[in-house]
Amino acid sequence: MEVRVRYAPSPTGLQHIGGVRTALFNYFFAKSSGGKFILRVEDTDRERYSDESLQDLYDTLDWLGVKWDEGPVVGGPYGPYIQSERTAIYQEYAKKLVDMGKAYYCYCTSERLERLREKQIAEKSPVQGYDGHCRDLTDEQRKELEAQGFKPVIRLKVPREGSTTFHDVLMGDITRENKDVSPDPVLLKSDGFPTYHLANVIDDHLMGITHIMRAQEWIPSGPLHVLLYEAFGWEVPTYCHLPMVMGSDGHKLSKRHGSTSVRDFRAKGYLPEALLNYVSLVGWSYDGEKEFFTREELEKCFSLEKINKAPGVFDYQKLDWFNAQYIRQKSDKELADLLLPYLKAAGRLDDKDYDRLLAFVPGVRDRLTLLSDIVPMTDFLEDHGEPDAAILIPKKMDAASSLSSLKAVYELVKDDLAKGRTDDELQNDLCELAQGLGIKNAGVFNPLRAAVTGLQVSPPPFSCIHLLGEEESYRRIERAIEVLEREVEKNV
RNA sequence: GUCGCCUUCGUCUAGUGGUUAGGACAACGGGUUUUCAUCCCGUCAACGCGAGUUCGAUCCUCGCAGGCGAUGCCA
Repeated sequence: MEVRVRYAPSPTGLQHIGGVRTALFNYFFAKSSGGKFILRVEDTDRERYSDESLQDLYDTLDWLGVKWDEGPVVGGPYGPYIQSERTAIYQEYAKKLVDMGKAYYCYCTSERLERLREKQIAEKSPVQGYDGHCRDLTDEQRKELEAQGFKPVIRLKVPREGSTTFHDVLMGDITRENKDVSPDPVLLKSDGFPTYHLANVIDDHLMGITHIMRAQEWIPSGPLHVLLYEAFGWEVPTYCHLPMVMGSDGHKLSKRHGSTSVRDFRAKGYLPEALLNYVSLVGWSYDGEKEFFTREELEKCFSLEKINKAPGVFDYQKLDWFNAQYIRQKSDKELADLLLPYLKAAGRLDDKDYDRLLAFVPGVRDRLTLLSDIVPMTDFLEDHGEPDAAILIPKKMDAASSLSSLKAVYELVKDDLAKGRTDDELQNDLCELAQGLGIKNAGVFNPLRAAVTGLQVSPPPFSCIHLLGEEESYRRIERAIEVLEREVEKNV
């Protein structure tokens, strides 16, 4: 039988790490077993729904390179794939359940429910939840309530005896006494929309879903869903509850732990391949040794058996490490393309500066963790005026020796660049110069760095010259030479 | 409260009835180096606790503790 799995998010907020992990595991499982990955939008909560969230869902999956075989936009044989377009289906099935005596209309107001809840908490009642007030209403009572204008919901009649068991690929059999299953949960809300439980079960059945992979927070509603499948007389799919993703304090990952939305990560300059790689490794492993995986590899080697049962803490530092690793794998051009938008946004560069950026990239590649790190690394582009003599003079050198070093360096750099020498050749020449002058390499490189950038910490000086342009660089070097000359005179 | 799930270095994890319990991130130390990084080398560091089964348990069983989750006209 063909594997059919789905990712069924609710567009009530930005896509976050936990959701993406679930999406990825579903997607990889589908691909690795030659099945189908279905996207379904569970927008039944009209209060919290937003168009922005829906767009964010599409953007996120696109960015990660995850393509759905069936779902919104692409369509498919079991559409529509957006639940708000399927309300008639849910209403029909809910009605069917009522007709079969497996569900009933409930007219309780939310005020009564609220009071009930407060009372149960105050009395520390062992049973919590709906008390079945409307479970056995007669037709007359119902008619009267309707006449009074009460809008009913439909509740599932959960058996009060017996127990329900479902099988989970990871967890094994999970059994729950029916009396402990959520008491008579609402299936159809008074606004005519289904609740998650109803819509989810109906759609998974109608769409031929074979495996339900979702976070472990859903385990408690497993028996409820099974009860629903049984009420309809449908086959129960295979369950696989995924370990949760936690923050460093052991609680469910949330904003207070740092960024959680993919949009944030993306804006900061995380690469999709890094995020995808790292996220795939929380709750899953291949052999404990290999840890670099492309999306294509995961599409082949992902397997349910290697999913971990225990919840995992999301490690921001390790994500950073992965990101740095992936940045280093980029070619000059790829990286320049990725970096340019950040520089443009910061007002540092323009499209016309692309070639200079390209020449700058090799000098910063190993220094980047996030793409956005490029901005502080180009601080030197802004001219901060005449540099202090102090930063032009390396340790264990004085103004005079720094001056002669910088002068010699200047001549050499100008000469080499005019001849079109590479950075490597330039570097060799400068090292030889240092030897000739009888000083350490720092004695030639640091005055140059300080002269060009006005800073003591910067990317390699040649890279900076490339980005700054020779004309501006030489202007700054000449200015620095003047500063040192004055300093020497002062000391005489 | 009730019900359920989980438990190997700080973190992600591998692993087995007999192993020096392996890898990665982090941390720490050293080396290379023109700053900052990178890179290289090394160090530290784990089987939650208590019984039982067994010649032998990290691994099997039971109990306990701790953690997390659910208990909504949210998903």
